[in-house]
Amino acid sequence: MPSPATLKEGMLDCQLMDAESPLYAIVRQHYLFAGLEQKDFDALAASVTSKFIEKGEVLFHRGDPAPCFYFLDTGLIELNLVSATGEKKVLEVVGPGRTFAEAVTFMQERRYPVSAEALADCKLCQIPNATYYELIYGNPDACMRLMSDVCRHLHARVREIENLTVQNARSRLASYLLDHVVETNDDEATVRLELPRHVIASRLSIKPETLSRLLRNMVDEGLLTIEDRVIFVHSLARLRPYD
Amino acid sequence: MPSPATLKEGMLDCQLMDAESPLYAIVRQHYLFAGLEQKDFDALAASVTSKFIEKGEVLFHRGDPAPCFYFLDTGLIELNLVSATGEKKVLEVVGPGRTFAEAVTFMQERRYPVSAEALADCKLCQIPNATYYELIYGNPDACMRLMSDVCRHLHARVREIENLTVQNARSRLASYLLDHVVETNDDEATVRLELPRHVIASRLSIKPETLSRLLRNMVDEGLLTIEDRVIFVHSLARLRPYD
DNA sequence: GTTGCGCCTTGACCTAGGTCAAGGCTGTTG
DNA sequence: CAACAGCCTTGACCTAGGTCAAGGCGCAAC
Repeated sequence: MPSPATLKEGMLDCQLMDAESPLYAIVRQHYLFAGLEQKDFDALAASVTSKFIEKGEVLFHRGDPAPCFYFLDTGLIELNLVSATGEKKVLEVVGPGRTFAEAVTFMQERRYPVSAEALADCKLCQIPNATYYELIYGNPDACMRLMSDVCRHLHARVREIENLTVQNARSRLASYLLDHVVETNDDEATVRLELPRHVIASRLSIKPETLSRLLRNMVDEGLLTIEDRVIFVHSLARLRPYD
Repeated sequence: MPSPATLKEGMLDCQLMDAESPLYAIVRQHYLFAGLEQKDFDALAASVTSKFIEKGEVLFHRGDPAPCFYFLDTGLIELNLVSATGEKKVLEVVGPGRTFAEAVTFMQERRYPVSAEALADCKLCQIPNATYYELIYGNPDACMRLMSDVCRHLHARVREIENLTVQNARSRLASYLLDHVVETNDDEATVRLELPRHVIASRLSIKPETLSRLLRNMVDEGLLTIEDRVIFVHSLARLRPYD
């Protein structure tokens, strides 16, 4: 059993992923691994290590050498960009059951192109790039899955650029709300904000003050009602035009 | 010989790419095809068609079904996004010898995520996605090349998002100038603008008026001298901090 | 309890960059 | 050559969204 001190510093890199572990089954099902032969997956599992980090810790900085990519078991990871002047832009927030930084495996220089920070205490699996590369090399199905995964990311980035350039802040917020609907009922809907407001603001490339004001405008217009982190949309039809 | 009318409407889709054609050798060398076996490449070449389009014509619109991707032999292609309100954003300008839209091959829905418009008369090769997919499926080297190609694109998009969010217009212009230096001499450099100003403006996500003003500011500050499409940078050191 | 700290909101003000309108220059068409 | 169309520049003005500063609220530590 690791000491709490070790845990606290996020240095715990213990080997995990034997076939007994519940994690084994979870990772096995992930689409990036589902295409692997059993023996290949077992070879990979043998070199996977787990890692715990606490809320607020940085998992890696952009530009760091990238020996592995990650599977997030529990917690929340923010992928962000930080400018020279300290300006931060949240690119994406990754939740449990998802992988991230897998594209790094194929970059000329194996360095992380973004930084990753824990928004909550996290349990992760570290998957060595080199091992993964070896295994999918020669496995066409796995290759094609990965390819479509990376292309999906690419497409998401193109859409992000579109949002940033041809939409304004209000439209971006409307899109965000529509993307986070948890329940619809005819023209009404409930949205649950799973992230602190300032993270959402950065995700939308606006300042927290602006987010606050935009939400208030929408409330004033009768479009929304807000109760802490839950937002009731009174008319999807009126919100959608901005999307 | 096709009639001029046929050419004008960009409908000429003749089969090309026999081993005699000079194009054959050019395409063969492209890194996306260099990894293919000779017989595979020949199979691909047999299904490649060529296409001519005139300046101003749209090759495809975003959302169109995407049966093929392209190799640009001569001319210039602009990849752009257009909003519902007609706002246009130039994502990238592709020159001769490059492919584009290859990532579409692996997208769930095979549709173009951007539009493509000719900035000059163009000669293109159309490469059928399905055929290409078949050939690289089972060719690990080709797969890995393509993978790194797509990852490079992904990285470029991330950098674009960074420019748009953490840099201002002046910095983006400075970066653009530094990226287009054709000749350096110590701390001085010559930049050649290969594109019309309004295209550059859109590429930088600013209005032509703003581009004009920013350039004038830089001239007023003694940073640059402008002679039509050629720009002399008097101090790279003073320009670089913005990058 | 109270002190302090994150986080969010609000108001007052500012500014980068957009909009609108008016030329100017160049190249093409008849 | 005149007329026109694109493209670029310039000036005057406007506005979306940022900045700064002042609280308010909830909650953990003492």
